[in-house]
Amino acid sequence: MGRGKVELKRIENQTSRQVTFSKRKNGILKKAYELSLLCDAEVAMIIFSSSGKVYQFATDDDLVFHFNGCRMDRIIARYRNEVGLLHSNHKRFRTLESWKSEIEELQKSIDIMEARLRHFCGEDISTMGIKELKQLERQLRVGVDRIRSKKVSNLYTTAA
Amino acid sequence: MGRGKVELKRIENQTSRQVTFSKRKNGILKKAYELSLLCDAEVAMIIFSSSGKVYQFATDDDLVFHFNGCRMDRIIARYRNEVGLLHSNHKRFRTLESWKSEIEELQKSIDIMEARLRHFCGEDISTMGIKELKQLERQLRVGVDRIRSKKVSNLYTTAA
DNA sequence: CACTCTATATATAAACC
DNA sequence: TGGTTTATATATAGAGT
Repeated sequence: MGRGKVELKRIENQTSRQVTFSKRKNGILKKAYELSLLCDAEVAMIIFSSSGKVYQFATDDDLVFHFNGCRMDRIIARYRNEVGLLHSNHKRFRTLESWKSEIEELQKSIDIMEARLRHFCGEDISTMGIKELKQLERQLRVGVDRIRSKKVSNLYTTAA
Repeated sequence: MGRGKVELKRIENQTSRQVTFSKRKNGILKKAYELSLLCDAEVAMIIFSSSGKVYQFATDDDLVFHFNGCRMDRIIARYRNEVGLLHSNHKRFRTLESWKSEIEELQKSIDIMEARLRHFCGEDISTMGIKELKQLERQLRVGVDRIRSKKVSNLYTTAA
C-alpha cells in the first residue's frame, strides 16, 4: 500500500525497515482494537521489534494507554486452556543462578536445534562447506527412504 | 473500507458481525505475518471469536515450525519476562513461578523440536499418517534440492 | 524518530452465490 | 461458513521536514 509495491521479504535497509515497522505496528494495533470492538472478539497481540522493544494490545486494555496488559494474562491463560497446555510444578528451592543457568542451557539447545531444523529444510546453508552439505544430503536421503518404505507398508496395511 | 463506512462499535446484526469477523481476522493475521517478515519482528497474536473459537499467529510458526503455537509459548515467555512482571508488585524480583514457567515453556519447545528432528531423520514415524508422511517427504525433497544447488554453486566458487 | 503530504496498494462492506 | 464482484474506505510507501 503506497507509492510502491513491497516485496514480501525482510526489508534490508535498516532505516526504512524501522519506519515501516513503526507505521505498520500502529496500523495493526488499530486493526486489533477494531476487530475486538466490532466483532466482540477477545484479542491479544505481542510485538517485539527487532531492536527488542515490546508493544502489545489486549482486549479491554485501556484504549488511550494501552500499554498495561491487564487482560493479557487472562487471554493467555484462556489460550493455554484451549490449546491444552498443563503445567505441573515441583522443585521449590533453588537459587537464582540455578534458574538462570538452566534457562541458558535450554536456550542453547533450542538455538542448536533451530539451526539443525533449518538445515534440514535447506535454509541457512550458505555457511556450510561441501563436506557438511554432503553429510546433510545423505541424512536427508535416509529420511526420504525410510518415509517411502513406511508409506508403502501403510498402503498395504490400509488396503488389507 | 468498503461500500459503507463502519461505526466503531459492536456490530449488532449477528450475521454481519460474524462475516466481518471472518474477513478481518484473515486480514489481521496476514498483516501480522507481513509485519514479522518485513520488519524482522517477533509477533504473537491470539484471537477468540465471540463464539469461542480460537485463532492464532506466532512468528515462524508457519515456516520450519509449522506446528500450532510452537513459538507462541516462547514469545509469551519473553513477554512475561520483559513486560508482564513490570506491572506486578514485584518489579525487580522474579517469582519462582515465572522461572518455572519459562523453563517449562522452553522445555516444551525442545520436546517439539526433538520430535520434528527425529521425523526429519525418518525416525519415530510409525505414528504418522500417509498425509503427514507425504508432507514430510515433500519438505525433505525441498531440503535436498536446495542443498544440491548449493553444492553445485560451491563447486564453481571453489574451482574459480 | 514523529509527523506531513499524496499517489497507490490493500482491505473490506455490501450483495450475491 | 467460504468464494465472487465492485465501489469505497483505509493503510501505507516514498519523499520531505
